[in-house]
Amino acid sequence: MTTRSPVTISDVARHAGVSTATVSFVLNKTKTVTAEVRDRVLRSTHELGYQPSHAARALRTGKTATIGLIIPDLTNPFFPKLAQDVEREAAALGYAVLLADSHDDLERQAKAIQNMEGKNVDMMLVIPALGTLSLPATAVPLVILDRSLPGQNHAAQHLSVSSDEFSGGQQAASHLLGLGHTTFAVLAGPAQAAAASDKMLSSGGHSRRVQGMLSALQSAGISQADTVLVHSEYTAEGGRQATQDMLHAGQGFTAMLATSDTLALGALSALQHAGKRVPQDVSLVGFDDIPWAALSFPALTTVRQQTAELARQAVALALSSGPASQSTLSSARPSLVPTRLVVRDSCGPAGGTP
Amino acid sequence: MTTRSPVTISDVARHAGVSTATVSFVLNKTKTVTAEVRDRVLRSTHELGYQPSHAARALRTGKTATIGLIIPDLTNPFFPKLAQDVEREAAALGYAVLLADSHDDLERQAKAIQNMEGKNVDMMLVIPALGTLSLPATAVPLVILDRSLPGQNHAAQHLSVSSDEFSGGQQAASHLLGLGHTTFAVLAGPAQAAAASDKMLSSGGHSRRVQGMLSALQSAGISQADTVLVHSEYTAEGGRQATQDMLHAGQGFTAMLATSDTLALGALSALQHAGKRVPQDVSLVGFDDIPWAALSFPALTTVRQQTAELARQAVALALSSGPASQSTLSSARPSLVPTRLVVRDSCGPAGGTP
DNA sequence: AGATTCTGGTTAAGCGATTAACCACAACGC
DNA sequence: GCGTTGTGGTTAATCGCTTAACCAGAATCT
Repeated sequence: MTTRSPVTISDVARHAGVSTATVSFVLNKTKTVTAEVRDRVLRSTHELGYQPSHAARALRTGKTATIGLIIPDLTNPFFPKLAQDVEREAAALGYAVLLADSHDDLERQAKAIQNMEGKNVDMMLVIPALGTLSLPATAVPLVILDRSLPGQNHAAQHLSVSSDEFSGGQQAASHLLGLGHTTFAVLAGPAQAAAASDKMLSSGGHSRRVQGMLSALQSAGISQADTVLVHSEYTAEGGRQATQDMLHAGQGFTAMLATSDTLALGALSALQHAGKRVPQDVSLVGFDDIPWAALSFPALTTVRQQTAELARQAVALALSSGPASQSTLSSARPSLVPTRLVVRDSCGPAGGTP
Repeated sequence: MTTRSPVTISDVARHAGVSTATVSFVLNKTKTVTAEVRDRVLRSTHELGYQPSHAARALRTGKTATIGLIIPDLTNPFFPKLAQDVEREAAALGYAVLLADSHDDLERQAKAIQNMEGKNVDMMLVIPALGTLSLPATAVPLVILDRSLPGQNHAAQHLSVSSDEFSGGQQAASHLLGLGHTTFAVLAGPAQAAAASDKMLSSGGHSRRVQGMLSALQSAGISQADTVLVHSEYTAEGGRQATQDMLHAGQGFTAMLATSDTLALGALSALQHAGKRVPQDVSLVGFDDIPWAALSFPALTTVRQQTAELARQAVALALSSGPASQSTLSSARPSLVPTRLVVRDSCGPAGGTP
């Protein structure tokens, strides 16, 4: 029936015997109109298969009902989950999602941001590429999602929402401590970018997740000598490699803390190839709770990030923060979403069952 | 420096002492201009931090430099991979990607298509939701990606590009046959939508992947009685459940063919929980070659889909198919991208090593 | 030399919506 | 009866570009 849509608002107006202004009013409910006229307009709308021109509307109003989402790597299974939740949330609110993958590359990320701002998105959600020190000021609200920027705490340029990673790290470590473990390996992911923000220095350059883990270990009186910490790429392959290296180096530990599930699953693979039994010989906990975590063998105990909640808060925050000055915004402090430990089968008591 | 961009083309024109038309000409290289003037314009452009208004341009030209991508489920790890490749390809050509997740729901899918057409995307790539019988005619080129529609062959309404799934299925089966296996289980994914297109009937209602597999088995003289076929959701959990059921039912088989890696990995989990060794007790081959396939234990032998090539062809096809009538297009036949068997560790000779 | 074509620019007409300003007419207050 | 206030609608300006139409002056042709 309706093949294309070269039908404009004035076609509708003519067909309904009113002015274009009236049509606009009824379509946007922006001014009262008699029921009789409204019906006539709506009927014409349907009969002609009218579809408002997005471009025209955008030009006139400056709004596009589109939100930009920049993701570091769609191949890392945590992000599609988050992207899905963002998209669902956005769709529910009538927004479309413009997606870019920065491939964890700063240049691509910068280009994507500029590109999206050029396309007039109403707001942007960006999960910063690794090594991002700061993001440019933008005309539209920009909220930093999931990953936090170094030194962001006392000089928040942008809004941000992420999981409470410090406490998540604590949860993971506490669980293993509770099982009686005393020797640990920490798979820390990539070493942070070289930049030495004061915040970074005071934390020894560790991510909040690692900080949380180490903090818990320290509180439990675990000596530094009894925990080995290695860096690697944020991929399963990286985790596998790093774990393999540790095993070959003859490191002794009965519990592993990984800062992501991908790392943990890589580690799992390495352990199994090396003949180690999980959890009998070594216990393992991950971070994120990606879909696969539940399906590995053994199923992975991990710290769940509530992606749906992250998504919800992120778009709500961006939405509420009008085009007005964001810096003026009182609640410029990062929102933290709690994490939750999900216990499955990859952890056992220290000194397992032979 | 450049905070926002309320700077329009006429600001630039004024600053450079020329008309807006001239500015437009140099920016789009659409008419020759003296070098001297061009430089002046470009300099003004930079000094003022001018950024063309996407909305205005879109309104005027009808093009948006945006491509719509509709995906059935970002949680299925094959799709993010494909999405990533599409995005990369699009970005390289100067296009942005508008993403929607249909959640394998026909209604959402329809809404997304309409929405995107309303937003004036220049073309759409859609991976149809399960159960899609046909897609609406659109004003813009629409290419069906990865999954094919039933009965599409002799009445192609839309362009399409997908892997050569039939031959991929053959590859998988042949590999196992070559190892001497004679009893098979086929994890077939969800049963196709009820609709009985002629094509479907003649194929026994099986997907092309399954058709390929069965065809190879039949050619090898494997009796129907020696192969069991089950349906399940297209998820790891579905695969796990289905496999568990088969084992409990006491089905005898030494080789499993899964129509996706997620299914295969689910099956792997079920096998391991049941105490079966892979590949000694049962051999397993997947389909897709998702990133995880290489990292399971044992690493999964699988049929690789060349997502980058799929993405490349899809956008090229959509791009080449002008707004001109698509049906007129001579090459309306689906493009098939070859698959490749990737041999890893999940298959062994029949009658394995005890 | 006069007619014709190039060349490098300008003017102005839209693209399809939104919305401020205006207006006719009815109802209302006193 | 006459300002005032409401109600429901129209007129026209505008958003920021692109591009057809036009034009002056220089070059080329015959």
